[in-house]
Amino acid sequence: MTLKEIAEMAGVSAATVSYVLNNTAPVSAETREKIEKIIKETGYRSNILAKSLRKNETRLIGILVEDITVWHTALIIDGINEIAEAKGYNTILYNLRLLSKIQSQFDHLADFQKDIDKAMDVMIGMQTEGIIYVGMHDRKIIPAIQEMGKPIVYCYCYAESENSCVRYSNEETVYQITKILIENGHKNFGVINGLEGSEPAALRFEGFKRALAEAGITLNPENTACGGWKYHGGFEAAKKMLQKNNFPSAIVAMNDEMAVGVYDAAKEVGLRIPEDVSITGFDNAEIIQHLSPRIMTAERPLQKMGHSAAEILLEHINGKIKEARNIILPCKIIKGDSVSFRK
Amino acid sequence: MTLKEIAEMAGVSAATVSYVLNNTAPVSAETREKIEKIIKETGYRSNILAKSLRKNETRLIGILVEDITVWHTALIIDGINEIAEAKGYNTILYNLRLLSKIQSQFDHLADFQKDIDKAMDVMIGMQTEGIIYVGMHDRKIIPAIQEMGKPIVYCYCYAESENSCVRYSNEETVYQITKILIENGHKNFGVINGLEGSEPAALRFEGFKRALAEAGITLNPENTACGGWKYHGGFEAAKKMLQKNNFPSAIVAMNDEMAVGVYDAAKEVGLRIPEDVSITGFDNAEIIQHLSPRIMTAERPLQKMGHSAAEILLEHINGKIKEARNIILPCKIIKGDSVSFRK
DNA sequence: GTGAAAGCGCTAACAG
DNA sequence: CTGTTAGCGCTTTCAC
Repeated sequence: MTLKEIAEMAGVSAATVSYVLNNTAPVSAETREKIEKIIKETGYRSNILAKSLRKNETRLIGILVEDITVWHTALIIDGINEIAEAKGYNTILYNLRLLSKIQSQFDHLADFQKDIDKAMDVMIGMQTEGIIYVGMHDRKIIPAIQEMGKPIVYCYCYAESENSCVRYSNEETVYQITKILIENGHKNFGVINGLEGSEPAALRFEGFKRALAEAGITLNPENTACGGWKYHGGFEAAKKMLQKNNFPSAIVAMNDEMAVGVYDAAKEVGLRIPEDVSITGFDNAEIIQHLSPRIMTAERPLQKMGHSAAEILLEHINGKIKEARNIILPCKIIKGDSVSFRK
Repeated sequence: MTLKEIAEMAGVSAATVSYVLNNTAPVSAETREKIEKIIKETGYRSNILAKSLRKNETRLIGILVEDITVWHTALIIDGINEIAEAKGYNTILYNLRLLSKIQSQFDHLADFQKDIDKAMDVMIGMQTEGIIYVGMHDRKIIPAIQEMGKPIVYCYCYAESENSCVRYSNEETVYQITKILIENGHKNFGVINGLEGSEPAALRFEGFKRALAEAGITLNPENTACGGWKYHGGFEAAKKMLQKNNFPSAIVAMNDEMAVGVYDAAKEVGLRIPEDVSITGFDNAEIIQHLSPRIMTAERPLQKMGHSAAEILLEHINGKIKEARNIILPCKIIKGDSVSFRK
């Protein structure tokens, strides 16, 4: 069913049907009703491809995600969708599926570039008015996306300085958590870092050190360990720390998965949480939802990052902003019951 | 940059450029090279909108999801993407965002219909060749999607009998789990059901009863409870059962969240898992990844459901199958260490 | 108020 | 091997 056919059925010209459809010229009530009736009866829906082609405007934004199965991706997409829907934009999703490909393929880089090219064929070919790139890790993206004359916003990662990006605060969040521990009288700290070489791990550790430095507290090097983001890393590291006589009164784990390991280590060593040892995490992950006592952790503003990315992209598209924005959104601290007051 | 411009730069006709681009007619090596060089230099990408319009073929399939933030949705999308990518189809995602809307709005049905209509405007308007509808619960969808002359496949839900659908096996899976318990000598069962009125809950319970009936085991009505899919439901129900003198030797929880509640109840009552009581779950959810001992559970074949839905849709599109398919995929039983041998 | 006509970027006969 | 031409479904001057 095409606009032309509707016009024929109504005995009017295609132009008139278009006027009715888009309210783009005055039409007599009589013809309008006749046309609207036919449209309803036939279930006609205008061909967006043709319309976009003709108008040279698609109101389409592309969402290019590295891997949709990584937990945060879906929430960011949801946030983007919310803004796009509100502003009358449609979205097209391209899922690079990096996770499964990295596992199964050998020469990552060449294949990655090939996939990006394919994605860009679709994104540009579909005439998207801009692109949001959602990373699977928070890191610097190699500039695999060549310039395309259309705005691009990076989310949960960043790239060249000319591109806007939206991230969450690692440093400040751990700084705040650590400060809360200090305010509760803790002086003897243990810390379990994330994977070596990971940027968020480094940033989170920075925040931790800043809070300690500000309070003039020194860290016993024996009480700092790398848990590699994993449960067992947290478990083993905490066990070592907690078996000592002067075990730390508070252990800051840089994510929840490691923090659960710390919980189990404390139980195994026979220490109570939070009476004997206070524990904090990061992420507000599914895994801690029924941990007892509830752990102090931080929730990443994932949906909000989607909102922000979409809003900035639309402002770029509409020419409201020209220069790149670098947005760092705060996390929400969740207090829990895993921190005790000392002295 | 358009095909016509490329043609002008190369001093040939638009047709020739099209021939090169699509390998649709023999072109002399000389002109081909010249054109390819210009394409590479200019970074030209063909306008998919124009191409699709002209060819009356989009190779686009629509993915209509009720809510992308519901855990299983992303994995199903990923599965669909994998097949689509392999077969040279692009996908467009429409996220109804039902979850947040149901929470914040009053008259669900009217708004739901409005949203579906909007989604169909996009899906049909973009000339998708077929649609996969991904539910947020496994249930019968009210037929809000009017016929559109294009194939539609339901995934993680079902609709009218004329439509294909892809689901996973609830009944058979719990039957198998229960049978394993019976084979391990268990006779005194406790069961914690999901939400009342939920279809998967009913089906899972059916499977449980079938295994018991087959073995001639009767269920003590005191040992059957509804946990409403939630941790606390599982916890409270299990506590009651386990405090009795003749407490069940095995508790079948119909999902993992409730099973974690059962774990905690057993600990509180002072029973060991699996020596005193065996426990099973369902879903292989994130929440149980570090439970000790590892729980026997079942993993839903989410990515495979995506594969299957995409494959069936493409067969419908290509006319290979005409009648509706009703696919029930098996779950994978994960043995764990939460079941002991009795007698 | 309404219609005729041109054209968005591309492909596909058909000629040559 | 290459070009001419028509047209996919729609919008938009510009007339009337």
